[in-house]
Amino acid sequence: MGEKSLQKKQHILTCAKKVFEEKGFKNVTMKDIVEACEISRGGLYLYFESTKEIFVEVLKLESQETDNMFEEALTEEPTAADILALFLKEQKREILSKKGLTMAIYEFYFAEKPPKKENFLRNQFNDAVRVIEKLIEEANASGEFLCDDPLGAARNIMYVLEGLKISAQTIGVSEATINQEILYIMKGLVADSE
Amino acid sequence: MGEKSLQKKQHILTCAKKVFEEKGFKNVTMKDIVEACEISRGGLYLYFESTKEIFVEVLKLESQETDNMFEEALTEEPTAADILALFLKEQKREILSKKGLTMAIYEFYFAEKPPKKENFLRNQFNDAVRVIEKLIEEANASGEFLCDDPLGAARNIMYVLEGLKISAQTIGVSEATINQEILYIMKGLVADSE
Amino acid sequence: MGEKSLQKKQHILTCAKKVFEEKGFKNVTMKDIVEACEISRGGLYLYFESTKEIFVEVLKLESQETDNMFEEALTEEPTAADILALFLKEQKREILSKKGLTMAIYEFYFAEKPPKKENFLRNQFNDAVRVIEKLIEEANASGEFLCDDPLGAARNIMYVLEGLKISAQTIGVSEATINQEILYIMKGLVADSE
Amino acid sequence: MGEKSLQKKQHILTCAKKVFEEKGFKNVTMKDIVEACEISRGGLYLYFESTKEIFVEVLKLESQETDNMFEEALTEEPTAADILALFLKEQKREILSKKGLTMAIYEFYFAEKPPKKENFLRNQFNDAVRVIEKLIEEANASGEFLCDDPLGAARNIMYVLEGLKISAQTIGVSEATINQEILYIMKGLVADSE
DNA sequence: CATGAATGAGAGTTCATTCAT
DNA sequence: GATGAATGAACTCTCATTCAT
Repeated sequence: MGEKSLQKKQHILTCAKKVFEEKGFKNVTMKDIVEACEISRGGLYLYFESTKEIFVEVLKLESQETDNMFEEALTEEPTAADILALFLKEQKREILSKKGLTMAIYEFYFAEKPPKKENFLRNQFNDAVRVIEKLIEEANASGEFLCDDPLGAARNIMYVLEGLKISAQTIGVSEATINQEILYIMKGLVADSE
Repeated sequence: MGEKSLQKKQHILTCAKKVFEEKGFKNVTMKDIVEACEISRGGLYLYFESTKEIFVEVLKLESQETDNMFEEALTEEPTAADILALFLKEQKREILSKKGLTMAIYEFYFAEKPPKKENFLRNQFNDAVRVIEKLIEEANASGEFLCDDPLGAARNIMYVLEGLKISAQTIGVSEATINQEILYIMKGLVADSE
Repeated sequence: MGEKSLQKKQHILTCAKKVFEEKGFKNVTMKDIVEACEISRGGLYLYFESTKEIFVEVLKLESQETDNMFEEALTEEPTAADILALFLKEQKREILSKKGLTMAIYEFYFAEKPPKKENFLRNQFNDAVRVIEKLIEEANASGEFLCDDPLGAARNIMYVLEGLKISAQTIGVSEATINQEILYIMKGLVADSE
Repeated sequence: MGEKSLQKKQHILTCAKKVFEEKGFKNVTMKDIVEACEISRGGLYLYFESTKEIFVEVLKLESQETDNMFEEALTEEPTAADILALFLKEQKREILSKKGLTMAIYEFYFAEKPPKKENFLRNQFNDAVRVIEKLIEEANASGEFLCDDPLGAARNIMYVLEGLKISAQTIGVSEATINQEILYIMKGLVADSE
């Protein structure tokens, strides 16, 4: 598959992503993607065998982009607390955005249960926990935070974020609600129990 | 609709519930339910128009049963902390149970966005927040807890639970993980920050 | 499946048979049969799952009809030689008929290799060999024939008939050719080698 | 068309033949052949328009090879009976061989009914009849055989062989069965009826 | 009320065939 | 000549939904 093909594959993924954002995962048919890409019915099958396969590729692309975004944002030398704030802000944006892959991702994982090692979402979650733990430790060291259980706090943060994410899709959450929750979390970080 | 009809409706809902537990929401077809109920294809349409309608009824039934269960469990006079513990234990069971409506409920809310007032899940969530808030306040009063933001804590608890619930469906959570999270929460309740 | 359904099944098989006679086995699609029966696309699937299944049923029906035909023709008391002549005449008719299942049957067996025991065609062949053997023996007894290897002759007859049948489909055979072959066979039966 | 082109055509036919042996005629798609030849999709169309056209060429090639084989085997001076025996042995091999064009050939003639003059199979059949007739006459002359209807016998032999060939594809024939049939035929040749 | 046969729309998938490069 | 991406027609199969009985 040559360079041209790669471009087309990109094109398909870009269009498909929009479809997944619009309709989730399960509702999306090969036909939907064909129509979104303005290619032929058979043409799509030259590149992908199923919506599942396409979605996995979309996810990979997405995570690359997220990584890039972070790297760009962190070229200057921020404090640990700055980074955490940036992370939370980004999460807030994601939670509030109507158009996003969140729902599709959840639906995908409902339908497909990949083994733990290959579970993309799981790895992302665990990575995030580790990073947050590190950040809290650094912030503790610099005196910004005062938290005696960085790992527990990191996990708590991630589960709250997950809770907000899913709640945004089901019962709806306002920006105010998210701010409240973030504030509650931060309070727990700066002034530890004793 | 006569008594017989009501019985039949019950029967359909009972069978349908099993199907939803097994297959989620989106994967369930009218055909699936017809087969599970051992009813005629046309017969089902006499009572329900769509899987959506059936699912809403299943949900109502389910919440009644949950309420009943709570009432039974609380006939004796427990302390506020006892009640909270019972609630968390029940949540833990639900999070860990393979067969349950959790996935179906999420899928349903992905597909249907009812207006806030009619959003069943939302009301349940808010009710739970209020009850937990009350319980924390009572436990504060009795000296069991020491928490200066009962509402914030209640909300935090609920979002963590939501986070655990959805994580159980996507990335998997062990019992140990849930215990950790509950412990982390309780720690925050008994020894307040200052 | 009630009586009505059986009638419909019959109807489908009758129409399907015509299609198989027309187009053989492999060329026939479910769509072809649907159109021939003037039923709906989905309707056919209520009764049959595949062209293969339909064809097997058509074959069963066909063999019943053949049996019935023979029984009718043999109500009077014919001599063994008469019966054999009738059989050969029937075979001749079948070989010459443009519209028949012959081609479809061959194509079916090319595509499906049933285990020996369930091989319908094989059983038919072996039955025919046995019957012809019996007939020759009887005709020997009555002095009509003079054949010292009835089983060998029976097999030879059947293979020649198979050869004529397949040749009719590939290289074409005239009535004269068939007559020639039958005559050759009969000559071998009445005046034995020594 | 240059020499290179001829080579390529040869290459295609060689690969295609394997495919036809494997899958018969109807099941073979242009795609199958493209893949077997490791040629480009469009490339195949430069040489051949359809599987049908390819198959016809494969057949021509095949018959040339068969002819060559015979010539080689008959360089010494064998008796007529020897030649007939060789022919029957070769036929036996062909009937028993799992991998061969037999099925494909039949399928091809089911699908295509060439006019008599161009009917390759028909010409082959008639040639064979004539040759066998000649051989029998020679063997009669030399006293090896005693057969008063060489043409009838030749035709009978050919139809039996056809019958065995098709039976091998449908109901299965063992080597013993073929031997029996050949023996039966030979018996008819050496000791004539009277 | 209840049945289940019937309908037809629509999704998935495969390939012969074309055509720009 | 040669390539292989692209097209679109055709086929299989499944269901929501209707309707005569």
